[in-house]
Amino acid sequence: MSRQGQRIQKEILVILRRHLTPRSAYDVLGELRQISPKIAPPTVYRALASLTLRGRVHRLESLNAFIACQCDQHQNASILSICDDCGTVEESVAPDLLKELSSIAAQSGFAPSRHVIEVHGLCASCGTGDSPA
Amino acid sequence: MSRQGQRIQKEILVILRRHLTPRSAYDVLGELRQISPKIAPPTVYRALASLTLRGRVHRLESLNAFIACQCDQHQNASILSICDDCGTVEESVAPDLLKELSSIAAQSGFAPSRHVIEVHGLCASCGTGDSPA
DNA sequence: TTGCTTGTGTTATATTATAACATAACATAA
DNA sequence: TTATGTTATGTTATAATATAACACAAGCAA
Repeated sequence: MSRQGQRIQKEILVILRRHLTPRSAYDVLGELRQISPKIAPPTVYRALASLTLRGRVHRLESLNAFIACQCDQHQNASILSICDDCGTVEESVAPDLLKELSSIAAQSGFAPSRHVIEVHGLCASCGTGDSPA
Repeated sequence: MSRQGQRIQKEILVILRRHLTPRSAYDVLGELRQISPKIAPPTVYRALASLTLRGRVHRLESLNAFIACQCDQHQNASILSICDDCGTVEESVAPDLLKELSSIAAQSGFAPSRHVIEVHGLCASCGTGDSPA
C-alpha cells in the first residue's frame, strides 16, 4: 500500500465513524467523491477489504455493509448485534464463545479460520416501545 | 401461497439437493428455467425467502448463496461451516451456544430474533493436504 | 537502464436483489 | 351470481453490490 492507498483508508475510517449505522460500499463511495470525485468502486472495495482484514472496520455480511470498529480494532471476530429497527450495531467480544464455536466446527475435522457472528433483533430503545429512530 | 408457488418451492428444493455446495439465486434460476423458461428473479427470491423462513433452506449470508437444509428442516439457527476450498457446507446445531450468544447480546438490553453463525475454514479433506474437490 | 514486482487507476461488466405495477386466484358478503 | 377485498404471483425494469481485466506508475534489484 502506498501513500494514496493509506489516505483513502484514513478517509473511509473518518466517514464510517461519522455514522452510527452501517454504510454500504457505495454509500462510502458517494461520500468519498465529495472530496475526490474520480474514485471508482474497486478503489473503495480494496480499501475496505484491507481495513476489514486489519480489524479497523467490520463487514456486516447479512447487510452487505460496513461499520467502523467501535473499539479501534479487533483482530478477533466480534459479535455484531444489529437492530432491525434503527440500524444501530453493537459489538461484543466473547473469546470463550468463539472457542466453543470453533470446537463445534472442529468436531468433524473442520479447521476454522474466520467467524461470522451476527445477531438481528431490536436494541434496547427500540424494543421497549420507545419511539424508534 | 398457491399451487404454483408450492410447485416452484418443491423444484427449488430438488435443485438445491442435487448439489453439495451452495448455489446462488441465479444458479437456481438458471436450472429452473430449463423446466420453466419464463421464470423471473423475483419469483425465485420469493420462493427462497419462504423456504428459508421455514428452515428448509439456509441462506449463507457471507456467500450470498443458498443450500438445502441437510436435516430436512431447522427452525433454529444452524452453525454453518463453509470450506473455502471445496465449497462444502456442514451444519451443526448447538442450542447451548445459541442461548449463550443471545445472552451476550441481551446484556445491553438487545432482544435477539435471528442468529447468523457462519464459520469459514477448511473441511477435513481439504485441510489435511488431501487433494481438494 | 532494464526488467521485475507490487500497488493503484480505470473501464467495463458481472452478479445479486428488489421496486413497482399488472394480473390472477381465492374468499366472503350482498 | 356478482361485486369487492385480500393475498399471491407474474412481469418489467432497474437498482445495488461486486469484481474481472487491463493500463499505468512507483519502487527496487541486478
